[in-house]
Amino acid sequence: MDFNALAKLLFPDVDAQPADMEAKFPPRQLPEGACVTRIGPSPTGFVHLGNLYNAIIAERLAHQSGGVFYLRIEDTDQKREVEGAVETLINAMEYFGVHFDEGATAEGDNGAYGPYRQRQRAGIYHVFAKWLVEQGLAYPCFLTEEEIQAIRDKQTAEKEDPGIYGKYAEKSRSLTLDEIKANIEAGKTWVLRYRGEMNSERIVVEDAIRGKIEMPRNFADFVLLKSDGIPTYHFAHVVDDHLMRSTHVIRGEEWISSLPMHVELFGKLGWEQPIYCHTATLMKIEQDEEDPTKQKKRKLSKRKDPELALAYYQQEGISRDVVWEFLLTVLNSNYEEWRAANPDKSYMEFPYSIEKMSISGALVDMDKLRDIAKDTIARMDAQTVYDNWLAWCEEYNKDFAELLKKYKDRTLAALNVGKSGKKPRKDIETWKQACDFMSFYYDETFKPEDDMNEQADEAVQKAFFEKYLASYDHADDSAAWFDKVKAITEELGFAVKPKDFKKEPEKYKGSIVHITNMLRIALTGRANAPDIHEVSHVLGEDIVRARISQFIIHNS
RNA sequence: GGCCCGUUGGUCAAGCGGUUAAGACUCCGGCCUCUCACGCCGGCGACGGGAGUUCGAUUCUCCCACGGGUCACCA
Repeated sequence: MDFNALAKLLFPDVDAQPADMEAKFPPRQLPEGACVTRIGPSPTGFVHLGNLYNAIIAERLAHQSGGVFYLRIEDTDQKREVEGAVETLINAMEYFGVHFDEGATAEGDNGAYGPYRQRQRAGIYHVFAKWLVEQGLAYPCFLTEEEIQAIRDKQTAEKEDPGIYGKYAEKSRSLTLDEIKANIEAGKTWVLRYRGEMNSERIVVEDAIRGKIEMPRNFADFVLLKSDGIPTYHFAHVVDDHLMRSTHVIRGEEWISSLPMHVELFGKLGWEQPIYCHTATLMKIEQDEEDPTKQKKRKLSKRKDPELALAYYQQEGISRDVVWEFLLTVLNSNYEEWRAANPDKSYMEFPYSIEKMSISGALVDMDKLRDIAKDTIARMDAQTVYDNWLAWCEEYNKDFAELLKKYKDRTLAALNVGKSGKKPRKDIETWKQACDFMSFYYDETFKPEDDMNEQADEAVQKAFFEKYLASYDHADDSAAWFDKVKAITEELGFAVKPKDFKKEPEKYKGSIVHITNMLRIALTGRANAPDIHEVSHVLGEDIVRARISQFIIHNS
C-alpha cells in the first residue's frame, strides 16, 4: 500500500505539515514552573458542579503559578449540542468568578492558540490525520453500524474484548487503494481509525493526584475522525492540548480508562504528555430502594439532584464566595485548617496543591455548605453583603432589588446588627433566604408571622404596649432601654429573671421572656429575631412607634 | 464479564510501622442569654473481611467483599 497516495486521496485539500502547526503554535514563553491549564466542556446546556470543581482546580493551578488558564469548547458532537449553551456556560463561570485568560468568549475567540472551538479546528486535526496515514498509522474504515454491531455481538458471545482490532480489523485494513477509491466514489462514508498493534505490554502513567496508574497498552483500532471529518474526543484532546501547550490536564476520573489511547497518540506523534490530574467524581447519598434502612453512595445525577446544576446555586442565591469556600474545603484537605488560621484572607491567597487532593468521590453535603455559607457571609462587611445580595436580587427578585435600593442606608444598618463584638451573628445563608429573613425591616414586606397570644392575653398586651410607648425614649442606650422594660415587666406582675419564673411559675403571670417576645413580634412580626434595641434603631423611631401603636389600636 | 480506580465515625477528612486514631459538619446534652442566631463546654460515633511481612499493622504485600468508572463514529 502506498500510504502517501492514500493520504492524498483521503485529504486532498490538506497541504500543511505538522511542522507548520508547530511553528504556528509555538511553545509558550512562560516563567519556569508556570502551569497552562484549561477546561474543555461540551456545550450541552447543562453546567455541572463538577465543571466548576475542575475549573477551580485548573484556575488555581494556572494563576497561582503565573501561567495561563483558558476555555476550550469541545463541540465535536453536533447531536448533543444545545443552542446558547456556550453563553450559558460562560455566564455561569462568570457568576462564580472563574476568569479565563484566553479562549472562547461570548463575543468570539480571544488568544493566539485558537480557534478554541473544536469544530472550527477541523483543518488542524486533518494535518495530523494525514500525517498518521502517511506513516501507516491510520486508515479509513468503511464498516457500517450493522457490521460493527455484528462483530460486537460475536465478541460478547465468545467473551472476547469488544472493539475493532486484530482480526476484526482485517477487512478494513486490507482494502487496496483502488478499493478505497471505489468506495469513496460510490459515496460510502468512512471513519479514520488508528492502526493499533496487538501486544501484551503495559503502560504506566504518573497521575498527579493518584500516583502511578498501570494499564494494558492500547491494541484497538479506535476512531480518530468520525465520518463527518470531526475528531473524536481522544484525537482532539491530544492535538489540542499539545498545540495549546497545556502542561496539566485536569479532568474527571471517568477518563482514566481511555488513557491508553491518549498515551498511544502522544507517543506516535512524538509529543510530550501533559501531566494528568484525574479528579474524583462528586457523589450523593441515597436511600437504597430495596432496603430502605441502607444508604448507598451514587454518582450525582442531573435528573434527580438539583444541586448538581450550577443553575441551582444561582437560583438559590448561594454566593459565589460560598461555593468557592465549599469546593475548596472539599478539594484540599487542609483548606479548613488554613481558613481557621487566616480568617481575614481571601480564598485566592490559599496555597492550593494537587497533592492534598482527595482521591475518592466526595459527597455533596448541603449541611456543610450551609454552615460554610453562614461563616462566609458573616465575614463579609455590610457593603459587600449588600452589593452581592443586590446583584442577585436584580436577577432573581426584582421587587426586592427595588427595596434594597430605596432603603440602602437602612439595609446597611440592618446588616450591621449583631456584627460588633467577637461573636458576629450568622443569620444569612443565601440571598434568597436573606430576602425572607430581612423582610421585617421594610414596611412593604413586613408581616406578622408569630402569634402574640401565645405570649400573653390581650389585656396584658394592651397594658404593656401603652406603658412601653409612654416611657419609650429613642435616645436611650441599650442598658437604659432594658431597665425600662424590666420596670414595666415588674409592674405587670411578670418575672424579671426568667429563672425565677422557671422555679416558681405560680408566683408570676409570666416572665420577661413573654414580654420581650411580644415586643419582638410587634416590631418584627416574629418571636425569633435579632436584638430588639438594635433593630429599633435600624427601623427608626417613627416605625417603632407606628408598629407598636398599631398593636394597641388593634387590641382596643 | 474484561480493564481500571477506590474503601478511616452518618458526611468531609488528618494519619503516611508504635497515636488515648486529629479536626470540621450533623445529631444529642449543658452553659451563656430578653427570643433566635452565634459562642463556649461535653457526649454519641470509624480504620470492610481474611491471610501474610514484622517484635508490632489503620499504615506494607496478596486474596476476597463492597462501591465507583469504563468498555461508541458521546464527551
